[in-house]
Amino acid sequence: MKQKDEQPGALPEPTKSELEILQVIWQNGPSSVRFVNDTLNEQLREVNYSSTLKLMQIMLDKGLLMREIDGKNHIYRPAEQQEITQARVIKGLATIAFGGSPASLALRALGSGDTSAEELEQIKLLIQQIENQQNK
Amino acid sequence: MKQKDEQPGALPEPTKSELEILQVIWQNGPSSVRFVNDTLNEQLREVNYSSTLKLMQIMLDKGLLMREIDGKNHIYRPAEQQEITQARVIKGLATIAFGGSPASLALRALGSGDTSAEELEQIKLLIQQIENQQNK
DNA sequence: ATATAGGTAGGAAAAGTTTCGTACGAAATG
DNA sequence: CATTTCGTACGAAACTTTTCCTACCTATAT
Repeated sequence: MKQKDEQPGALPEPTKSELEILQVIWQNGPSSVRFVNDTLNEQLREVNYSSTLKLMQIMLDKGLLMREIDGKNHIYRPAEQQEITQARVIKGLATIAFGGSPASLALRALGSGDTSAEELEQIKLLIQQIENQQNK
Repeated sequence: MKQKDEQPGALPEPTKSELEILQVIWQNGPSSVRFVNDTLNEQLREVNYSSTLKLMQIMLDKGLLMREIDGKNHIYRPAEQQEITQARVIKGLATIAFGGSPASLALRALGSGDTSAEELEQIKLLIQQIENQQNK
């Protein structure tokens, strides 16, 4: 029987609301709470300022974000590279819903959405790279 | 500002524990609670029988599962095709963490895991199909 | 018939996540 | 210098998700 225990140093998997916040920061670079909140309201859904603030403080606490003081504002940035966090989230989802296989997750993602020609090119390129790695 | 309101007929997005249960049923076909619980304990993590039972009853309630009575056991099956559910989950994740693009999610999924040669072939095939669609 | 094993049902507690009211401080405005 | 504005801090409430206890039913074995 397998157990679920994360290793000590690792950051936790962000919750959904936390991912929304990270997404804004990934897209726009280090940001103030005000900016994150405004962006969420424009792009995703209605959220109260103090909810966003609270969440970002929690994320700071968890180690998902870091911040620096700029005058009276605080500027937050991810503690970890976007790619790393995204990979961890994908791995988690693959584990619980795709038989542990990120590849079959990818397959479904491609099959379900409308994927543009450029995106297809990018993916073909990546596949090339992986194949080169494997044939070494 | 965008709002989050699901359309009336649609099923809700399964929670994490619910996905674990669906995964077992997807992999093994319609199953009893006992079987699902045993499989979870073997393959994923320790769960109490009555927790699994409760969750499956909730899922029945939400419309995620259907069941039929077989003697004293109840046999549960998904109310919806695996592909549909998975696509909905992916769309949700793409929205909150991949700028709304399932393709960039796919890209990350491929880049992060160890993808086998066969899986790459499958994906290349799918890409072919999509490209054919687009060039029509 | 009684005990035991194995199943469902359901309530309630526990844990996790999200929302928001309120206090308070500092800067800008009148 | 008083007032308004805009920021952080933080506790508590609300909501969601997960866990588990207990009751109860039925088939099986002693």
